[in-house]
Amino acid sequence: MQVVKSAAGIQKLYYSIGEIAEMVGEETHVLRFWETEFAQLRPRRDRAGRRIYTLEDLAVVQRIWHLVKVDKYTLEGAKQVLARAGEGHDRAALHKELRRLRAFLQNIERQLGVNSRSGT
Amino acid sequence: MQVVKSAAGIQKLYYSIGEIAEMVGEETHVLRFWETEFAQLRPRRDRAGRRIYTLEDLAVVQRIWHLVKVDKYTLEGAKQVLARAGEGHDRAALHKELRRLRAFLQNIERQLGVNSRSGT
DNA sequence: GCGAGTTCGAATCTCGCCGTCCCGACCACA
DNA sequence: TGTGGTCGGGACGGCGAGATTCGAACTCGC
Repeated sequence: MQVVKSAAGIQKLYYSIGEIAEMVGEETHVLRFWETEFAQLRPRRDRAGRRIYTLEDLAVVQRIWHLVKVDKYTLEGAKQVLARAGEGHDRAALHKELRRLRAFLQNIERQLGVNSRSGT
Repeated sequence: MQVVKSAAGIQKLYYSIGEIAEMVGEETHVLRFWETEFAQLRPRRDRAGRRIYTLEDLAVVQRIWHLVKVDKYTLEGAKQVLARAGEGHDRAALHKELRRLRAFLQNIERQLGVNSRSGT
C-alpha cells in the first residue's frame, strides 16, 4: 500500500502485485505466470521495475480469474475468449450486431408464442 | 455398420461406438472415458452389452467435443455448461428471460447512441 | 465352426498444463 | 541496517485427460 495514499473514499491509482494477488485470491507467482500467457495482461512498471497495476489491469486479472476458475476454461480457452472480446471495438459494427441480436431474440420469442407444442 | 441397415436416405436408428468415434474424430476409448465423466452421455446397450448410440447420443457427444476441443473448456467446465443447459425448460421463464435480454440490449444500444465519446 | 474384426472393462502408463518452490539480488523505508 | 516486498529464472510437481494393454466375449461372412 505504498504507491498512492488514499484518503477516505479516494481511489488509488496503482496497486502492487501483492495487493492484486490478495484481491483475487491468488499468489503473486500465478499473476506473473499469467502475464507470460496473456498478452492482455501487461501492467506498467515503476522506476525500480516493479509492476504497477491500474484498475483496468485489475479488471483483466479478474476476467481471467473468472474464466479459468469459475467457467473452467483452460488457459488456452480463456485466451481465445479474451482475444475475441478484444474485437468489435467498432461502434457501427456493434450497433449492427446489437440490432441483429435483438431481432434474433424477438424471433425466438415469437416462435415460442405461436408454437405451443413442445415438439422435440 | 451392423445394427440397422439403411437403404438410400433412411436414417439408421443406432450407431456403434466405433462409428460415433469416427464421426467426431476421436478414439473409442475417449468416448468410454467421457462416459465415465458425463452423466448426460449414457448410451443404451444391446443384448451383448455393447453401446448403441442414437442420434441424440451423437448430439451429446458432439456437444462435449465442441466444448472441449473448440471452446477449450476443461472437462469440469464442460460438465458445468451441460448441466446448466439442462435447466430452463420452462416456457414462461424463457419468455421472461428473453424480454429481459432484449431490454438489456436495447439499453446498451441507447447508450452507444447517446454517448459518442469513447470513455475510459 | 473358423478366423477376422469389434467391443468389453479394468488396470496401468504417459504427457504436458498449470502452477510451485527456491534462489540470490534488488529496492524502499522505518 | 534490517525487514519485507518484489524481481526473474530454472527446477520441480500434481493431476487432468487421455493412451495403451490385456484377455475375454461377441458378430459376421463364409
